Amino acid sequence: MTKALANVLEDERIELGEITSSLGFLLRVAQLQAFDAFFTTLAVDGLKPGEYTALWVIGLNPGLRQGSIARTLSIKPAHMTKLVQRMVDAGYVLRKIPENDRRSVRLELTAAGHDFVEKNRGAFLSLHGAERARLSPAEADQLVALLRRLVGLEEKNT
Amino acid sequence: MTKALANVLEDERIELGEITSSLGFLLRVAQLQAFDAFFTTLAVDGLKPGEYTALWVIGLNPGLRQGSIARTLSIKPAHMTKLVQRMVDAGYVLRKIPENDRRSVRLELTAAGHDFVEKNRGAFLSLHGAERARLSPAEADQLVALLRRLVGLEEKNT
DNA sequence: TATTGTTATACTCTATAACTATA
DNA sequence: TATAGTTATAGAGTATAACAATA
Repeated sequence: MTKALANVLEDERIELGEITSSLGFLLRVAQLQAFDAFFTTLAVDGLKPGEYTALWVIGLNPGLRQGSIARTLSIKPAHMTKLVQRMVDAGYVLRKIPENDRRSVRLELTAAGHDFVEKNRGAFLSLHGAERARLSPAEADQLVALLRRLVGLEEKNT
Repeated sequence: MTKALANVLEDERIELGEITSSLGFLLRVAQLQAFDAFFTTLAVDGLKPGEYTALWVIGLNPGLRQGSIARTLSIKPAHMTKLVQRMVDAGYVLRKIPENDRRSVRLELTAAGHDFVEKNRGAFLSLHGAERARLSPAEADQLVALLRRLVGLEEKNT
């Protein structure tokens, strides 16, 4: 106990210097915390952030090619194949091979897939609440806006 | 070519909906981009973000216990062992077993380790430049400040 | 008994290339 | 030839538990 306390105290005295102003470092720490929050809140259904996001995007874009979704979410083709297999096995996703290009795979949600997305929608989006505990609502909105710009999701400041 | 172009066009039309306001999603995308920038800029020396950060912290806190550094950087003990082995093999880090507690390992940089950190310091920190291309300097500072607060590195707004 | 770090195992995500089937 | 997706393999990072040495 005393030793454990000593560790914590030592940890707190660790000097980090300028890396605490490094965007890369801050993004990593923030993402680790966000993932923790995700699993704490949603582990119930055994879904992973990337899987839930994929289902979400398939739901919004039914019939889209597997590769398009993979590129948009920065998922590598090899990984995407396995992810889709899991979603198909879970009964959430349907694979359709179009006649005009039988190399490609088009994805859509099953009824169960839609239910799943809908059921977890609130929890997934309300991660905001947990994640933003240390920020005021206005600051949180500002952070989201800045990240969207940083990432290229918005071309110009409105 | 025509097909490849078609893919890009299709990708751009993908609807993402409310996840683009999800902090978790934005943080993941931002971090992927930051890592890309890191490897584009620094791949020269074959260093990885986590390894460079560890060297940096060891340099600022010579003699610190391996476990303390691992906890501070959210590196799991098993992984930390391998990371330290690589750094020792590379000649950047020295392991010292203190007499008063021979279970623990205290780390410090070798001269080569210091040189390495110093040599890549600018490139590592100036990642900012590449990462922040889409933001003005003021906005970038604001983003860093908000992330620091989000992450708990700053208790109160100054 | 508890703690520090190591080893071993397994699983996820990533990286890469070889492969198939289409086009 | 090029493309879409798959398979196979290897690596990094993580999670977990069992372990040795020390306290």
